[in-house]
Amino acid sequence: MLSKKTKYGLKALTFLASRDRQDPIQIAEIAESENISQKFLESILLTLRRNGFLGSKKGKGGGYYLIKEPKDIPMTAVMRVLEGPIAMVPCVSLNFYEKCDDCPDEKQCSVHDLMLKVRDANLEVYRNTTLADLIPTKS
Amino acid sequence: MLSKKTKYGLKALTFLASRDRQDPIQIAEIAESENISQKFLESILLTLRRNGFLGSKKGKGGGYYLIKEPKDIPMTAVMRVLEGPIAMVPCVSLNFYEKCDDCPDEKQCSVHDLMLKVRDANLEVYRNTTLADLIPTKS
DNA sequence: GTATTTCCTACTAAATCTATAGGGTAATAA
DNA sequence: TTATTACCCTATAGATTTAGTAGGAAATAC
Repeated sequence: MLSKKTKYGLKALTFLASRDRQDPIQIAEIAESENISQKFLESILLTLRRNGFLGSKKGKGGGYYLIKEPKDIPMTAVMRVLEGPIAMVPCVSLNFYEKCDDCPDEKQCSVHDLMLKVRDANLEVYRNTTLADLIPTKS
Repeated sequence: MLSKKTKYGLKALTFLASRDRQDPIQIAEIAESENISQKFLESILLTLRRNGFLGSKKGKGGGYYLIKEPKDIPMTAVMRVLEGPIAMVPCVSLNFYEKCDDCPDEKQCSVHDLMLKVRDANLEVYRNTTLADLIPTKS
């Protein structure tokens, strides 16, 4: 399952990306528009800022804004920050590799092979999708 | 993350499939060979039997055995039973569809589109993989 | 200086996961 | 008949994750 955190984070990023002008947007505005608990969204935006996706400005007229162009933000990066590893088991993770403690030999592990295929399929999608692709067409 | 339940279930199925003869195998033997808690495995095998993957025989010489040929058991079926829906959000699930309560219009939802792509990529893998493909080559 | 808004830490309530423990029942082989 | 083994149920419990909530500090615009 996709966590709410990831879902809300994606929605917030898309909301910011769909803006023409890139002046700061308040948390409250995003929260209301996307039906997200404001406090929860606050923590999500914070991690997005800490990970280099967003900039922020305090005080009146402050808020959050995108640092990069939407087309330069691949989903691989976003998903790893919000949802964690893309692989479903640590033993096939590119960025978070870890040996399974119940597996004597992962080359002989049937689950390993299957999950490798799944990881690659997911990576393919995330690598070929940027934030720009998430912006819904106005119609 | 892949649950242990699914992981163990896949390992048990592969273990049974890799046997030449299809006489019943005891829970204890599978558990020991695959490093799985016996009681936990018991419940997993039970759900696999209830869902038509395994047959069982009680009493001495009893145990579990595959009902179908490994090549006739697609991963889509196994994953749905063990892990649940393949989709990461209910609103793109084929078999477990449900509307998101925070989404006014899912056609305009950026997450929806992305998760649709992810679901399709995963389905592609699971549909083209059967239990027979999981059996490790002896080498 | 005041109002606004982000920043940051800590806390919590509920759910889920991964078992463990223990019981008894039913079928089967020898 | 006896031993074996699956079947089926309940209860418990620790760990982790999820989805928030609360409240104050710090920066900024005016």
